[in-house]
Amino acid sequence: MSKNKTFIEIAKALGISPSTVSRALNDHPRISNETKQKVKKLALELDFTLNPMASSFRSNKTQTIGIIVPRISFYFHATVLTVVQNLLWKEGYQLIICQSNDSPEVEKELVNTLYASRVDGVIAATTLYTTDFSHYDILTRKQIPLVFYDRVPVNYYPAQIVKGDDYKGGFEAAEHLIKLGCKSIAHISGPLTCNLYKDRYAGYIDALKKYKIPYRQEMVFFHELSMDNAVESIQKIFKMETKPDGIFTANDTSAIGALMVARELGIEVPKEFKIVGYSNDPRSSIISPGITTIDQHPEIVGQQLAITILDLIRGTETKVELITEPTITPITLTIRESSKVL
Amino acid sequence: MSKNKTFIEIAKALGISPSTVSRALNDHPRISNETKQKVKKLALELDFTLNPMASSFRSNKTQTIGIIVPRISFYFHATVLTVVQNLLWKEGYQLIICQSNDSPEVEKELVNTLYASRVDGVIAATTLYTTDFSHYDILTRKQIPLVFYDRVPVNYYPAQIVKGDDYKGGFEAAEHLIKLGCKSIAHISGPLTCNLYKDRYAGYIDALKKYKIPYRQEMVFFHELSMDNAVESIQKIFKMETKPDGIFTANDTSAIGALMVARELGIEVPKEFKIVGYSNDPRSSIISPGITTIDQHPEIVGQQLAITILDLIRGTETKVELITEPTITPITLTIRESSKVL
DNA sequence: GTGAAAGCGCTAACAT
DNA sequence: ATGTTAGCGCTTTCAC
Repeated sequence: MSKNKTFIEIAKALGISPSTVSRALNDHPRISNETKQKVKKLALELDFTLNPMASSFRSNKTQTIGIIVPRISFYFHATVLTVVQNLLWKEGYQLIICQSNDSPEVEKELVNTLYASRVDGVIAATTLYTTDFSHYDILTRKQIPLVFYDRVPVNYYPAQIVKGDDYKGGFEAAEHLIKLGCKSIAHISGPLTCNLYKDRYAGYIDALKKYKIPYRQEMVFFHELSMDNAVESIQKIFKMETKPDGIFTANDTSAIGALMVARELGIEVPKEFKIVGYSNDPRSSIISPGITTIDQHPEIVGQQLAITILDLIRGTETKVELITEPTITPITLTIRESSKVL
Repeated sequence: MSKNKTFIEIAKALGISPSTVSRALNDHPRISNETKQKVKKLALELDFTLNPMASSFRSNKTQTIGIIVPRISFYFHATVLTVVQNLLWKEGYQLIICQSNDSPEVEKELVNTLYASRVDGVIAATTLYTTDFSHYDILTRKQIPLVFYDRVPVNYYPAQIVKGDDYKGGFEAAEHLIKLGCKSIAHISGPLTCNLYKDRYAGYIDALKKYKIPYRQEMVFFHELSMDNAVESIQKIFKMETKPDGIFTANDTSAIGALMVARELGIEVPKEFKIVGYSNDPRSSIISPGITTIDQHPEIVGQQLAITILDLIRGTETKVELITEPTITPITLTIRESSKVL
C-alpha cells in the first residue's frame, strides 16, 4: 500500500510530464486514450487517488453542494434528499445536508457557513417564516448557483425555482370532496406567508367557487401545522352549530389529527366526515381508515433539483442570466378510505 | 464588498506578519488577545474569511466527518443525524451524510469515496447484511477515526462502538408481556447476523427462561423487518392451533403489521393479544391502539457519537490505541394501549 | 497531444 | 508573542 503522495512518481515511472498525468486523471479531452489508459492503470496499481483538497484549492471547485431543509425527518424532504444525493453522488458531487429547524436565524447562519465553505451550489427549501431572503444575496452576488424548492420566495428572487403544483393540489383535494357530496368543507392551512399554503388555499377557494359551495370563514384555520394545533382547531369545528361534512388539511399531520378527534367524538369517517390531507406521508396509509392525500412525488422533485443545480453549475461559466420560469412538478390525488363513498 | 483574496492585505494594513494573522484567525493560544481582536475586526470589515480549501490542503484536515446510515428516513437514524449534525456543526465540522440503502456494495463504495475525500472521521451504522467489515480497513489502516453505532460489527473490529442496550430491551419487552399475564409470546426478529436482533432475541429468550415460559420455536420468525414480511408471519401465527396471547417484534413496523392483522381477524388488542414493538417510531403513537415499544433514545446516541468521534479526532495525534469498551446507551420501555391490562 | 513553469492561500516548523 | 520561510499537490496558461 503506497503512501499516496503525488502523481509525480507516476509521471516519472511513465516518462511523461506531470501535467499530462493530471490531465489524464481528469479525463481531459486532448489527451490520447492510450496515455489515459496507461496512467489510470498505474494509478490503480499504486493505489493512488488525486488529493481532492489540493484539486479544490487549485481549481476553486469543491465538488460539493449544500442543501438546506427545514427538517431532515419530514418524509417529503427525506425522500427528496435521498434522490438528490444519489444523483449528485453519481456525478461526483458531495452533498452537505443542513437543517434549519424552521428557524430563519439558523437558515441565515447555514447560508453563511455554506458560502464560507465554498460550495459549488446551494439547494434550499426555506423556513415557514422566511419572508426576507436577503441572507441568500451573498450567494447570488458571488454567482453561486442557487435553487429553491418546495418553500420558495413568494416575490421575485433571482434564483431558480422547483415547486409542486400546490394550487392544483388544493383544487383537486377540495373538488374531490365536493364530488363526493360534501356541502361544507373545512380547511386547515399553514401561515399564508408560505407559498405552499397560499397556493393550496387558493386552489381550495377556487374549487368552492366553481361548484358554488359557500366559503365559511369560521371553518378555515391558519396556523403552524402541528398535531396539537390541528387537534385544537378541529375540536372547535365540531363544536359549531353547523358541522362540516369534510375537511381538507394542508398536511397529513393535521389530517391524522382530524381523524383522531373524529374518532374520539364518535364521528364516523368517512361516512359522516371525509378527510383529505397533503403529502402522502407514510403515516396516512398505515392509519385506519387510510387517509386520502395529495402525493407530491418527492422523487420527481429530487430528480428535477439535481438536474437543475448541475445545469446551473456547469453552465455558470458560459451564460450568467439563465434563470428561467419555475419548474412545476406534478401532484396526484391519492384516494384512501377517509374519503370513500360508502 | 472586497474580493476576499488573502489575509496578506490584513497583515500589511496592520503592519504585522501573515503568520500572526493566520494564527489570530485560528485562535492560536499564543497570540495576544489584543492582536486577535484587531485582526478579527479588520477581517470582518473587509468581509474576509479564510479559504477553507487552502486551509484543508495545507493542514491535511478537512473539518468534515462522514456518516453512513442505512436509510436517512428511518426515525431513529433521522434523529441521530439531527443531533450529530447540530453538535458537530457547533464544533466547526461539516457532516457528509450517506445512505447505504442497506446494500453492502453501496456501503463499500461509500467508505471508499469518503476515504478518497479525506474526511477527518467516519461514523457508520452498517447494513443488515454486512458480516465482512474489511472495506472499513482502509480507514483503520490510515488511522482515520471510525465509530460504529446501532448496527455494529459482531466480532472484534478495531473501532469504537456506540450501541443501545438491545439485550435489555428484548428482556424488558418480554418481561413486560409476561407480567401482564401472557403465557405464549411470539417473536418477530431480524436476521441474526445483525447484533441488534441477536441481542434482542437473547433478551427475549432469557426473560422466557427466567419466568419459566416455554420457548416455542414455531412462534419465532427471522426475516427482514418489512411490513409485508411481518404481516405474512403474523398471519401464520394466527393460523396455529394454539395461538399466542402476545408478541414482541424487533421493530415497530412489524408491530404495526401485527396490529393490522389482528384488526383484520377481529382479534382484540390488547384484550386477547398484546403487542410490544421496538424503536418508538412516531407511527407507534399515532396508531390506535397506541403501540408499546422500546425507546432507544436516539438523542443520547447522537450525543454520544458526536463526543466520541470528536475525542478520537482530537486525540488522534497523542495516543493511537485508545479504543475502549463499547458505549451502551440506555433504552426505556414505553407503555401504550397495545399492552395495557383492561 | 504533450511539456514547462507558475503559483493557488494557507499553515507550521523553526527562529527569535 | 511574533516573524521567516518553505512548501502542501495540484491545475492551468502558454508554448510547441
